[in-house]
Amino acid sequence: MSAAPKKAPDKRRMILDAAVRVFARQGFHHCRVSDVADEAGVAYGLVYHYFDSKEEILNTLFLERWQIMLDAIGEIDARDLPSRDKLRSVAGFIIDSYRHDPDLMKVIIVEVTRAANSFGALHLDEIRKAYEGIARIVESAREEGSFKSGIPSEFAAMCFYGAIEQLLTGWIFEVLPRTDEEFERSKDLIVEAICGGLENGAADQLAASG
Amino acid sequence: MSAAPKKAPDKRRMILDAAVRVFARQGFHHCRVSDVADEAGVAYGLVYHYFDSKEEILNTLFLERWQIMLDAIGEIDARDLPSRDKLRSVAGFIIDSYRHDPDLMKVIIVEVTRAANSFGALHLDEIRKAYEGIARIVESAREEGSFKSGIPSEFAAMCFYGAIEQLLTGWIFEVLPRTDEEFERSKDLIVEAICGGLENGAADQLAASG
DNA sequence: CTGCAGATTGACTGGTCAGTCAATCGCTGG
DNA sequence: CCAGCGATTGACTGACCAGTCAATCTGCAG
Repeated sequence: MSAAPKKAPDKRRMILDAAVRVFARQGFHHCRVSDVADEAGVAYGLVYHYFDSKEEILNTLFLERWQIMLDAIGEIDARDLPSRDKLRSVAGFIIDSYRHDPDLMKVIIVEVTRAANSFGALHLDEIRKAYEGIARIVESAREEGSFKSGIPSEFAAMCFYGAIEQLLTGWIFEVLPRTDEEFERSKDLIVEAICGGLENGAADQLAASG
Repeated sequence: MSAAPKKAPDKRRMILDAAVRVFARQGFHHCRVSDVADEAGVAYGLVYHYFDSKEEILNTLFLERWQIMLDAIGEIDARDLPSRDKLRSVAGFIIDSYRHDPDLMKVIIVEVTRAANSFGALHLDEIRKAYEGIARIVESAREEGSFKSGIPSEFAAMCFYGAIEQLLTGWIFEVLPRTDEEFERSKDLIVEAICGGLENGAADQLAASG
């Protein structure tokens, strides 16, 4: 599927980078291939020299970035850390990914992850791998007894991932403030909310009412 | 905007019901207006007699159902119940909505809620109202001291809603089993996971390791 | 200098559909 | 029985755009 030719990897990259900007700005369905070509400063036809279809551009962007995230999750799981810290690292990685390249993350979340129906099963499998990576972290926490045994690890992973995706979605659609403080604070809040729960323990509850 | 005429409300309803089935099966973007007309057993042009555009059909379906959910959340909040039970009722209502009419919920989640970019700000406001309803439940729990004060209620609501949406998404795309037992079990699990947290308290932890 | 191969160009084609509209239907009240 | 009006029909139009392709360019190897 359109392997990168020996020379001139520049133009291919320029097209991908332009596509990120255009997809983020106009949405995948509401932009023309010519918009991407114009943004890249390249002739229309060249896009089809490097990619088989508009959709392949999106697939490429998604797979490239998603693999980085899957690798990061695996690497974090391999560290010798308490489970809560591992989850905090995963949340931190994803949030930093958004902070570092909001357009790319917007495209991945909005056009792929949250639009899984449009592109069918191809991406569902990839997305599931992220669940599984998180579930593996939860699973070892359950085995060592620090996490509840009553909540299946796949279910827990789903809650964790769902909360993060919702958070990113809030930033993407500007219903949540996007400041460095918020990004940092959210890393802790999400872990505290999901791992620690919303409820007070009995002791805290007394303290709060006293 | 195309108010229902005095007589013959049947056909209008038939078109809406057909649209649910077609949108769920083929996706909003990948179906033709003629598909909806055919499914409804109605001439193409009649669709435009009752609706201004394809998109208005989707808007109508969404707003109709979303309002029911907003009302339910408000009604649940007004009950005299512990906060956890209120959240359990909200989760139960949403999950039962899916169980009762999976096609409609699929359309709402996949084509509207998870595709907020395509349709712009109109629906973002409606979606935010659901957050706010949930946040109000959390807020009173914080005030009475049963929920942590360190997690803002809007943030908590986002986690809760995100987890539920992820759960529905799993059912919609058939990555999670759809049985009555699973539906019931999930109502409890989601509340236990989000309110109680994934971590064991110290006592449970001892019990688990012993 | 020549010729090949891959890079680059952009005009063009083919197919798709949302939305329009003029014609017909069928009820209802006079 | 007729006139009038909303309901209903479906052929048609206009716009849009993904993807094709033949022509041109560029750089390098022989």
